[in-house]
Amino acid sequence: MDQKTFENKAEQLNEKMPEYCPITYSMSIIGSKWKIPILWKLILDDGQHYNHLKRMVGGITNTMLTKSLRELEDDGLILRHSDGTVPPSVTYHLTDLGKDLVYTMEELFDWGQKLHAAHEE
Amino acid sequence: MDQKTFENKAEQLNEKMPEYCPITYSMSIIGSKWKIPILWKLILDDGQHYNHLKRMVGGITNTMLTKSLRELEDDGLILRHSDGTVPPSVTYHLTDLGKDLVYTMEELFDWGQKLHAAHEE
DNA sequence: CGGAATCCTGATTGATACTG
DNA sequence: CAGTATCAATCAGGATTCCG
Repeated sequence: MDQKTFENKAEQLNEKMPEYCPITYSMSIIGSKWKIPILWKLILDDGQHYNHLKRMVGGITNTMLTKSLRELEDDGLILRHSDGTVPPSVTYHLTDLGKDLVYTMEELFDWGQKLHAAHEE
Repeated sequence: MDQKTFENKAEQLNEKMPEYCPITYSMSIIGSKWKIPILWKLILDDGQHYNHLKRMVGGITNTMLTKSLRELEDDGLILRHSDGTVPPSVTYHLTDLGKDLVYTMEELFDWGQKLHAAHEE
């Protein structure tokens, strides 16, 4: 990226900046330990069941999975669908807002890879 | 975003996925409380002095500013320049890797704004 | 001016056991 | 199957003080 492009982008963002910082706001929503792993698994395979999701994410406890799913639901990134059967069957689905995150993740992916390559040298 | 675009992006990213997750990796670098605020101020005005940066960020303690700056330096996002004078004069500058973050921040910005608007309803 | 050293607290996360 | 309920540990971050 040349210096001009960098400065233009910085200025563009700064002009649009509200009182709250949208960047920090995003981080507060997806920044806790398990949010990205959960959302990523839902991006790859939407509509998963609780226990399947738990196996896919790997290493997460019930406490944290439940807590994270509730927060994601409250923030409007996923929807919880339960049919009322016994034994229960619950699936989790991305909302449009949740799916939009794939753009952000793409940038985080590319930058992370670049950084990782730099750190390997 | 239509469903096709979403699925294509997901598949593209999944195919490129290494053993480590670059998304999670990025988050581990910029996810702690003060990283984004510090980097943002440097994006707006590169080459700031320690105390000026402290005032610009606002609310940060010496402990956390120093710690964050050291980590950003170790991770290759900023450079610390000190002339050897007394009293000391130290400035912090973004590296190219640090400047590249402006793309990621742009996405976090846009998504955060969208989310905030949705939460206001 | 640009920090370092120490101590301390509260929030985040984890472990374990249990349930409709 | 899809969670809840406690309790324990950890750890990031903050407060305070001091220094070359």
